[in-house]
Amino acid sequence: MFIVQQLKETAVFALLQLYGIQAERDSLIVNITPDEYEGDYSLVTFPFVKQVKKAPDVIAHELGNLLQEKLTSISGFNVIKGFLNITFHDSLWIEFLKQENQNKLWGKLPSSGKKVVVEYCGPNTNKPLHLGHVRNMLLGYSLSNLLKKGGHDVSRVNIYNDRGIAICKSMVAWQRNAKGETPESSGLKGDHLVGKYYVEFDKILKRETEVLMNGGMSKDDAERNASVAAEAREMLLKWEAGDAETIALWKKMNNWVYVGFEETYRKIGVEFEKNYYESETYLPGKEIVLEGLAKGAFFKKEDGSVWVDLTEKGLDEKVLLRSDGTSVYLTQDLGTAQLRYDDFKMDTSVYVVANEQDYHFQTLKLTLQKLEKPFADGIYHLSYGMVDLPSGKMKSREGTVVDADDLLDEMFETAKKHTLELGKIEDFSEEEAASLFKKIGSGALKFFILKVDPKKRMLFNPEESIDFHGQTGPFIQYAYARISSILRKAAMIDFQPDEHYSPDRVERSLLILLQQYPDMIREACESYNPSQVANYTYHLAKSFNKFYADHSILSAETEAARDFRLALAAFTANVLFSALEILGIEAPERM
RNA sequence: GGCCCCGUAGUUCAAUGGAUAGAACACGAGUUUCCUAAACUUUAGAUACAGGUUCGAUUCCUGUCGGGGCUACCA
Repeated sequence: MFIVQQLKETAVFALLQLYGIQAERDSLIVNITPDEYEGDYSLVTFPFVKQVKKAPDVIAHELGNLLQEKLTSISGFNVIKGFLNITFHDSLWIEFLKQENQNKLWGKLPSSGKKVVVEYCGPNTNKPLHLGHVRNMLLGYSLSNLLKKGGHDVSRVNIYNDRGIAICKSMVAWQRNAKGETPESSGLKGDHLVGKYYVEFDKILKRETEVLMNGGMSKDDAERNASVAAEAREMLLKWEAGDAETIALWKKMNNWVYVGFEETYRKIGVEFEKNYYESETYLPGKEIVLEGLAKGAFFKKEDGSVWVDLTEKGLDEKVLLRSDGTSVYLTQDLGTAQLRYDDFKMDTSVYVVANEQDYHFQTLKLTLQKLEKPFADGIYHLSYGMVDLPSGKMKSREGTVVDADDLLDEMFETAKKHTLELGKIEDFSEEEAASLFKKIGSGALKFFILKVDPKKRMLFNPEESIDFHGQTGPFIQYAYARISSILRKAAMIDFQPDEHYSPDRVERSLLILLQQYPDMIREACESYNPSQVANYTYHLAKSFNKFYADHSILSAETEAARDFRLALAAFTANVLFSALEILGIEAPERM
């Protein structure tokens, strides 16, 4: 039962009958009536003024009369300027509540038959995950849940940038200075250990550069001629040549990193169905380039390098294979895209990648279209804004990177502190308590990040800890815990909303919000935007808190009121749970 | 230089071209014999600037100013 849809359909009919206007159902503007006005939903009539040649309020009255005649569920309407405010009968709302309050699948859209693959995270293997990856992971994970809720068949995949000069730097520095240090011997997480040597490489390079510069060399020349830099380049060549010793070291260090990453994924609560590795996709990528060259989609320059010409599309010429025949970033992505299509035959590929790569993804899509690949048109780049610090962009060299593991641990600690201060869980076992701290701490972090429109840059201030009050994850979790507490106490009551109950303003707004849930899911899906889910969830929790403060539930004035409110609370809990689940936030029964 | 994105209260975020631009934090004032006060109520506070389109502009267009990104045979 989609009340708004039905209203719009009837309005389309009414417009045709009254004025002969052919309106598209989805072009009609129907909003939830603001609290200051009487009504449930408002239809905006300004857009018809021109065609009808009548005043907006006259149109509103005429429409209102006909709508009420056609739709018996409408109990009345009022008109303010061009706004037709419509009220539905109590019985419609009671019936709605009765039907859906126990429906855990409320909001789940029918199957679309579409296969979607969401690629996210995409880390380099030379250093640990940081705040940027956190935003990426939370977006990728919640978007996947959202698309599932929207009826799509979704798979999550990761792509490891496991080769190239960066990992070689860590390898060289480790060889030089680590004295065989391992995650076991050092007690460091594998990704942190490898990251430590990535930083170490920079230090060595700096020292060597200074020595050369003191000898009279320019900075650029000194950086190029430093022996440690030469070693890294040599290491890369050896890797590409398949040198056994190099490959063994590379595998060893990368494996340390993977073990470390897995731990972080578990901690933050994300998962992947399949991993791709650029070391395995760059060769298929090369083949695709050669195939394109043979088909005439690409061209070769005198020096032997291969290019794609995208100037017709307003872009540039982009290199696909260097003159020495080695591949570049784009080459690998062509290969990865092909492998992924072979694996999943998806209709849509979502790439969750920061907006600094907007240009790259335009290039990737256009290049695949030029090759007439069947999966080219289905590429969607979820381009999200970078996370900035008050000092600006995070820079690993300046040590301003916010580490993902540290951040999560801090969140858990803060949650612990707040929770213990409130003293509501003294009967919890140690495990139960620890699990709750994680739920609340990560809930706060996840909501903080996911409430922001993905497209926009966002600011994170490590000096000010993330809030647990107000517009936050714990606020929503708390609303859920309160409802759970009531429902535990009401376990013996078989509540069913009574037909004759008349919900007041506050109860009505909560019902209207609950009714809106599937529409919100559809819109959020269409715009690939989990922040809409986050903001909706906050409004729902807020709306419930208002209701909770204004009304007694268990000791309501009448049995009818009690049963209605219990059903309303249960329905709210179900939707909060479902929406939080999309965001990857756990809903605690107590907190 | 060229191309792309962004400028909303002190701060962090909202607002498919629609009603008096919403919240939260911080600041001020309140609410606990009663279902969990991580809550509720309440005061004050913002669309960078200048034009244009529109019945109506934070939203669309143009320009100015300010911030960020891309523009590698790096990934």
